[in-house]
Amino acid sequence: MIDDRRLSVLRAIVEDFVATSEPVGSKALVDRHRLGVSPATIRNDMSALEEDGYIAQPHTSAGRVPTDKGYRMFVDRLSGVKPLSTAERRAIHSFLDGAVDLDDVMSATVRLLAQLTRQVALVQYPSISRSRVRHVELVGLSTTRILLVVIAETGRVEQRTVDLPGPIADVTIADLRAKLNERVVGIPFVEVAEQVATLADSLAAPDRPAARAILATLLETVVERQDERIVLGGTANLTRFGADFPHSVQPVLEALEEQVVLLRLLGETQDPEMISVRIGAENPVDGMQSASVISVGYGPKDRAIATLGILGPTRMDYPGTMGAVRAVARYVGRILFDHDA
Amino acid sequence: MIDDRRLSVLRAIVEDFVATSEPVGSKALVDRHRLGVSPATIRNDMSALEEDGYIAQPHTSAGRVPTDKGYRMFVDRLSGVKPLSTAERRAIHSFLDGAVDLDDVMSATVRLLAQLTRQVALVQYPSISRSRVRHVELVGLSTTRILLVVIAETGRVEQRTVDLPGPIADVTIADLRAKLNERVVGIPFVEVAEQVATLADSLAAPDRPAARAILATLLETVVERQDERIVLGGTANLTRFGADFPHSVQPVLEALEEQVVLLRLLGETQDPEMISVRIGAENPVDGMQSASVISVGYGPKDRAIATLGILGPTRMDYPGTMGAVRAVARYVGRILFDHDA
DNA sequence: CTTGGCACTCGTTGGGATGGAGTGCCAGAG
DNA sequence: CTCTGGCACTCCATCCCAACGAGTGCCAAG
Repeated sequence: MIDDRRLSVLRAIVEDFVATSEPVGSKALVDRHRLGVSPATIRNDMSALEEDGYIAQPHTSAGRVPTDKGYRMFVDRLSGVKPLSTAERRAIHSFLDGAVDLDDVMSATVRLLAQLTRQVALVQYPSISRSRVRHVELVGLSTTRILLVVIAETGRVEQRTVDLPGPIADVTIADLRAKLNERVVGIPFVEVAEQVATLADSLAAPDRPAARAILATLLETVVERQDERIVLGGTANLTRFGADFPHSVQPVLEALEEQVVLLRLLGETQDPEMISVRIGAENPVDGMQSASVISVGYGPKDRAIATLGILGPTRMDYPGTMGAVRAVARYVGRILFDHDA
Repeated sequence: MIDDRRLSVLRAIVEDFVATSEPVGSKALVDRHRLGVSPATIRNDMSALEEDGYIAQPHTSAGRVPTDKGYRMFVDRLSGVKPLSTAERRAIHSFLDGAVDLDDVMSATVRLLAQLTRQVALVQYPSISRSRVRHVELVGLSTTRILLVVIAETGRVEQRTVDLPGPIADVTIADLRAKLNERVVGIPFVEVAEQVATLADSLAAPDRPAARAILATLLETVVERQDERIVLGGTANLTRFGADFPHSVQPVLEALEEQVVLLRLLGETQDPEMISVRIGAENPVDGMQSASVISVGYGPKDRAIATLGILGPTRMDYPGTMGAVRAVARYVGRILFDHDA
């Protein structure tokens, strides 16, 4: 049905259009690529490709432009993932090696991704619910208020104040802290609930309501709460592609300000070996018809506990960008876990 | 030298230009404002205002546009600070009252400011060095590694891992933690150094090197380190003003990605009663010649421990925006301190 | 000091005309 | 059956030019 040369033509069209941002015509194609046939032949192929929905022309008597379907075919069957240059590898190291804590790593990563891909970078903080407990701390602020600090193996810290139903003694706090840590340190957060279910009962009866309040807040912090946090960088890069967004970049920028949208764009956290590419209308967000998102999970070894990626116009350098995203994800995973654990 | 009517004319020019974004001519002025004189008279005044550098014309035979100096005069002498509408006050409450921790407050504030002013919002985290210690926590990760967690009265948490020169016992950690908190809780961070200077000596000799390493990291975290953190929001608003930035908004957006630039833009933290307005070239940052920054300090009572503000085109609604910035700063100060302390 | 009149400047807008890139189709060659 | 060169056609982009109009500066008179 769709033969080899046609696929080559499609690849050439995508490459040229990505490079020049102008609709590509049959003559320009044979000039820039050694296709070994005449423009007229190419025209027939283009006609067929258009018939099948891989390319389109903005108007009669203009060159062709890839459609979402065309890009999809390109990333699925026509291009690999381009490995990074040594300069780019060096950049990754120099950006990330100086980071002293999780916030540092996250913000360095987002800057790095933005600079490497020249697109908008999205980096999700390591999800708490997918990682393990490093430590839980209770700090008495007053007799009826406690500050609860939860530290994950990734170095992520969440804290919340708890208003107690009644006063609590310092020794009780210390006792609770000790028992709590004994049970939960090193276990995945998802198992915290079952581990602490009976904890309050092990205390003296008068202290149980306070303990229950604290434990309830702990579970809230870990599970129910947004837990998800995404940092964004390189939005300035979007403006370079103004022409690629028919309705201007403003609605896109606006959408990117909403955490919910960012979460939807990054999608479900998946296998670090799989690079997810969402092209144009494949994105589950309105107003992103001219944008593509490339994302990949990261974490210790091959377990993914969060996602990072980039967003750019559908007209982007997929092979190169995919390579950069994957390389950064791998390195961040190593920095956060292997190195530090 | 510069009489009353001329000032009225300047005010009218600024108001009209801000509203319409088009150079304003003498006829349009007398139509829209009841100045009681003829266009010809206005022309003479405009001529004088131009002579003095308050306004300029983009080209011969166009209307006048305020210069930086004109805006400066406008905010200094011609306009007050517009109080908020009740709807806006309600918005402040509904945005901020749900926040459960410092991160929540900061991100809600930045969204609120962006929405209220329809400009780019900048919010600096409460500076550690300007606030007080709530608690210091030490968590043993291994025999030679410790996680140091510093909690400020504002709820801000910083954490750092410390590599020790040699192994340390849990009881020593507990001892150090107790002594440390006894000395520093409740005091301003700037005084921490002197308070802990002799602390290591109070321990058994073998533990002193480890204690010194921990204390050194503590001081680093509190003082030397960036300490400063700024969140940014509403960048999409910049694109609405594309026409106000002669060289497009891209360099501006790029500049806003650098923390250092944001710090310079917000400037020294100042008295919460003073609203700082930096117009065009007054900004100490290259590429911001067409932008103005309105900022104000916030904190407990009238002590400022951080700054927040907005950035927009010089052609902005100064009175309204100043009102919004001040109102938000006051409310954030109250949320973080009065309410919670 | 203010005002109406007036000539002048100059950017903006709209209408054609032109050029060129690109296409589709077709007939002929391999 | 596929490829190729030729050819007519379409339509966007560009340029040019004229008309328009908003706005100015200047001046003489009130």
